[in-house]
Amino acid sequence: MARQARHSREEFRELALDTAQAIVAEQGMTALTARAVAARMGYSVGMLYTAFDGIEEMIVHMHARTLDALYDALAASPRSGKPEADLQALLDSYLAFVRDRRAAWAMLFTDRQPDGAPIPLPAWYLEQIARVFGLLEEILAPLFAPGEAAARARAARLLWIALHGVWTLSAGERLEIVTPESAEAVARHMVEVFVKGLSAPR
Amino acid sequence: MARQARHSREEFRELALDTAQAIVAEQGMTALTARAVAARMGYSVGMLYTAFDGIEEMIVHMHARTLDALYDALAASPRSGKPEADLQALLDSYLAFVRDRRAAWAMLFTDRQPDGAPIPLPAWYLEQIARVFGLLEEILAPLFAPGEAAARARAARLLWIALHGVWTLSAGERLEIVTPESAEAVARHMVEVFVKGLSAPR
DNA sequence: CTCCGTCCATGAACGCCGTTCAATATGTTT
DNA sequence: AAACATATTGAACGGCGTTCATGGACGGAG
Repeated sequence: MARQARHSREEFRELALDTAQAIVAEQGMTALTARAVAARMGYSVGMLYTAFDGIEEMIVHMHARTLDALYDALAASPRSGKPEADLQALLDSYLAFVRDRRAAWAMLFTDRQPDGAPIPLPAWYLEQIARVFGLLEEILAPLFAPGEAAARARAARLLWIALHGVWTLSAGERLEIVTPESAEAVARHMVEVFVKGLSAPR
Repeated sequence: MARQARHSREEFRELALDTAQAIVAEQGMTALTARAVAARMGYSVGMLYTAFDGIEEMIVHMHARTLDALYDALAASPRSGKPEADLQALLDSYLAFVRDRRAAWAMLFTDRQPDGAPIPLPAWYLEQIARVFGLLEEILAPLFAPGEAAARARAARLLWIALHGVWTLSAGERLEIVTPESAEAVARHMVEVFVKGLSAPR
């Protein structure tokens, strides 16, 4: 009844995401343009718009892949039950992940359109993020009484935000403005102070 | 010997910065374009390139203005000598500042060109940042013995980095992904945990 | 008062970008 | 073979930062 597609819609999307990731890994995120992706895929630019609502939507799906890989890397981190040790191990996993996929990871936190009408993030995306926090919460659990789930969740998020400060400065090559220490050292120090702060009597 | 300029080079730069700030305050940072600034100034776009090396250089000078105003706001914050109280007061000043100049402040942490050849920040700009750290160090001083200047400096930077995590997420409108709390609440919580962590016995 | 040299100022042009959509190519069905 | 349906194209649009040949207005010389 009609012409046959070279790739199904789903195949096309996956191919586009593969291609986009390759471009980002090789040439950085500023090289990621609709035309570049299309050309490398061997399609015309117009096709991208039949598979995605726009470049922003495509990027959200790239983020999804990054978050999936991040979750897997973090979940594989060893556990001893001691918060301080487990946090440091988690940190090592995180740092290794960031080192390997620096550009993709940096994209997660780099807005292309910081203004205007911000695309509402899909529920499944928020779910992925929550899952990563879950790991942190588990590790922090021994520091809290069973009834303190809310405080635990709050602490996990707070620590994550603090570490996010390290990551962003490091990614933007601005950390050296603030401190001569390495991102790793700062992150470890951050966890130390945090665990002490959370363990302190109230 | 030659035609008279409507504005001196320095006047022109100041006028451009005023205009750029007005645009950002009224329409957000995505509305800040060379053409928009030139049109609103009553000049053509080409003139901007006689006064600035490019839009990025102009933005660094906008940052400088923001940092100056920030320093003034923070320096005026009241002091009691008690670190926790003074930090919270400093935070309140910071938060008030951010509320008033949200768009300009968000620009500080929003890279336009996160890749490519990152413009080396001028020394005077780094100096402005260091000055803000100085304020934090002063406030943290009571938590440290006189001989612990290095630890104090390290702690000040660590706290600043942690708060930077809050700022950047908030600026990118991503904080709500992490937590339902306001940036203000998170920042306060951050300071609390930090002061406890720094005060804890070693 | 005229003319000229100087320099301010312009804005079209370039090569990008994201996005759209009429036109076309190519396969399937009749 | 003809008709059809749709996958795919790529020129076009408006906007971006940036450049630079051109024009025009002023100060001074004759």
